[in-house]
Amino acid sequence: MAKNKKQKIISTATKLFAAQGFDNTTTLQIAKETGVTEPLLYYHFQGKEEIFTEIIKGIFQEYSRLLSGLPEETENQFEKINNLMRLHIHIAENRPDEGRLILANCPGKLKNDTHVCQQIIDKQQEIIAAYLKDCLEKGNDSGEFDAHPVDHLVIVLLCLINGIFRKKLLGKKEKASYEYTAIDFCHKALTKKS
Amino acid sequence: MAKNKKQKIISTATKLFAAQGFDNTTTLQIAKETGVTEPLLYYHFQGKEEIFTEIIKGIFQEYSRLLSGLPEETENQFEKINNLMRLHIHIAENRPDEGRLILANCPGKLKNDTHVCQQIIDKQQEIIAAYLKDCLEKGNDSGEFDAHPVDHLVIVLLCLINGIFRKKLLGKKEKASYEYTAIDFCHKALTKKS
Amino acid sequence: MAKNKKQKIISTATKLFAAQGFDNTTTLQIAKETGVTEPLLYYHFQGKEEIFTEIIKGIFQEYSRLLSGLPEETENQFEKINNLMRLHIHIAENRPDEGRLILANCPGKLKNDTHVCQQIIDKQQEIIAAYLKDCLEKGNDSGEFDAHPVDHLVIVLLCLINGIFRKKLLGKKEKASYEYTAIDFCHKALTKKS
Amino acid sequence: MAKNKKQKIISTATKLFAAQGFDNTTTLQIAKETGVTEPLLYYHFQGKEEIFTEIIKGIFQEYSRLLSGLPEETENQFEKINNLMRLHIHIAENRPDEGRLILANCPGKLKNDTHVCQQIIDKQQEIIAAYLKDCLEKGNDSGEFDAHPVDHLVIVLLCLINGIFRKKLLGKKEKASYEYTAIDFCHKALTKKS
DNA sequence: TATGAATGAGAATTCATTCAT
DNA sequence: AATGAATGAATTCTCATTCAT
Repeated sequence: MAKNKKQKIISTATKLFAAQGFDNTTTLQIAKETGVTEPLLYYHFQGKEEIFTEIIKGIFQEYSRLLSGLPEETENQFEKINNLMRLHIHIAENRPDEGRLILANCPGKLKNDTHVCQQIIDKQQEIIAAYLKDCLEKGNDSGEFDAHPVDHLVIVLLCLINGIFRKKLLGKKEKASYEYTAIDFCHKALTKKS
Repeated sequence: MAKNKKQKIISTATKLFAAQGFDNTTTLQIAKETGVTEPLLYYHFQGKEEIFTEIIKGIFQEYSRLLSGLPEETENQFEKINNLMRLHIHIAENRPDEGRLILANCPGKLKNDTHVCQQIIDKQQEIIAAYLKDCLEKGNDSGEFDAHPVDHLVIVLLCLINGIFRKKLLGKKEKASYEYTAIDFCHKALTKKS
Repeated sequence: MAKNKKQKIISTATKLFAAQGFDNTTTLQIAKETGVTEPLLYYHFQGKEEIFTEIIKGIFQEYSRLLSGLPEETENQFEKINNLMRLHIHIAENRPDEGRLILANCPGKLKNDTHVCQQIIDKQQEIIAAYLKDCLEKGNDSGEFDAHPVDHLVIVLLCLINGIFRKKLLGKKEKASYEYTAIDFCHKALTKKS
Repeated sequence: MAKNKKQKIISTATKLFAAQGFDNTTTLQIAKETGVTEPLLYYHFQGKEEIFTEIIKGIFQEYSRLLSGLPEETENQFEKINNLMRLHIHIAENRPDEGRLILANCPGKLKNDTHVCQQIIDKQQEIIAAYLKDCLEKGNDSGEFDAHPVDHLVIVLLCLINGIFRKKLLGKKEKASYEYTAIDFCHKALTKKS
């Protein structure tokens, strides 16, 4: 019953932080909506900030797990980029609360670079960047791509992935499936004109 | 001197909202940093929220002005898309405070769709979407592009532009000029393989 | 009316801190008893601790004033010691709140030596010690005293003065005038047996 | 092991109350530092206050034991006063925690006279007063002292003893041995000039 | 004996806002 | 146009204490 309540608190807080933002969510609200009293929050966590931090950590742990689950061997390099984009689309569709929580709160916490939030996001972006860089370099070498300025392209792809992720989470419900157009878009941009 | 002070307040508040977020900026801080007292804020504005609203309105007014200043007649359609992207790059570089203010606060205000912030952003996105749609359709018709699913592509381009805008404003100082790679990227993806 | 309220707060807080101790006095109590609201305390002071600090500073400012008002020229050295003792008796009788505030709170604040309270008390004790040392040395030289171990005697006198000060402030209402016996006691102990 | 733990709690609490004061010591801190959990405190004691009370009782029980161990028969009356003063010096040196606990907390608890703390201290002071009164009267009768106003002198000596006790426990580490100067000081003040 | 989990009652502090001038 | 003083309503957090086991 202990882990139970702690987990419930995390889950309630995630929903609230995602919907209202960290600053607009009160500890009282979290407690009430979880069905516990405020002091219990402080029994399980050091404070409001720690609840947030634990959520963030949990989210990125899961995210890392998914990333490392992507197939290492693929027919070609674009397949890997495809996989990465689909993974993000999948996350946006299946974990909207977690996604929104990040989008809604992390830029607001950007004032201090040392905030866990920023640190974790930075690390994550680096991992994806490395993943993309590897694809692009191999694809260039093999002649699959004619994508020369690798470092720049990595950032461009990152921007596109982030942009789509935001759109799916924050945008009006768009006529879906534009995401797959985005993948085609990349494919066309990257692969050699034959 | 009246307009003077009101303008000073707006300018200070913009900087603070951009750097710390709306919720983490106090009226006292705005007043002190402007060099006035709190009641004066209430003389010029109805309240904190109104200061924010006026800033947003100002930003989008200027933004609209810039948008409508884009050349209507260009050699080809991609030129127009190119112009749109460059405009956003330009804004990110020259109006960082305004840009950050939007990015840092608006998604957090997404709880109620009726918020001015959300409304204005939505309208703006629609305008750009229309702009892009027009380009793509004309480009498709003329054979410049072989980009068929216009509606989807509009969103993809929007996502990319937003993604780059964010990156420039919130990301670490990247080795610049990836933005131009992004433009090439689009060019390759949109125009016919010849 | 501003200084007015601030002064009232100080005076109420002094009474309460003296009677109940710092920790057992709430800001709400101070506010209510002063006839203002809690936030006003925070308008005039940085916090509860600062109220305390200002009180302490005020007390010792006044105390210093009294000390420096003691006559420099006296018939003999014991007269000066007499004056010092009488001054403390006088303070205990006329400024009971201030006295009790110090006695009741300062040792409790002794955990950190850097607390204003401790610093100020230390400085004050040094001043009196210097005063006494001067008396004793001069009295020894002139043959008025046969009080040889000056440094030790200074401490002994300090202890006695402090002890009497405490007794008067914290003790049951004793049959008064034992204080003057204390002065005689010192006189006998210090001056030469003739 | 039961008595064991209870004793450990008392000993930890004594140290904490002495160093930080009653109000600034939390039950959680006592529990943690003892190596037990909070509910165990409530198994052994009725509450935080009772822990304090038991400590106080223990201290004064020991103190009474020491007092009653003082030799009844001495060569002269000053010897007894000497013994009393040395006893306090000894306690201050060997039981600093207990001493500090009293000094740091009891005056703060002075708000209600009915507090155990105050009661016990009062009783104790009476016992010493009686002890001193007996000495002084006998010494006066025998011609050892020419100290006439016995009741007043009792208080004066009490003040001095208390003052020295405080100094030793709360003061900066002074060049020791001023305490023995204090004893001489009393001797000179009390005994007849010959 | 002993504990993990939970809470009621309050504490200090903050903040947008207003009033009197 | 401008301010010093003041406040209502919250907000985060603490702490002694208890319950169920």
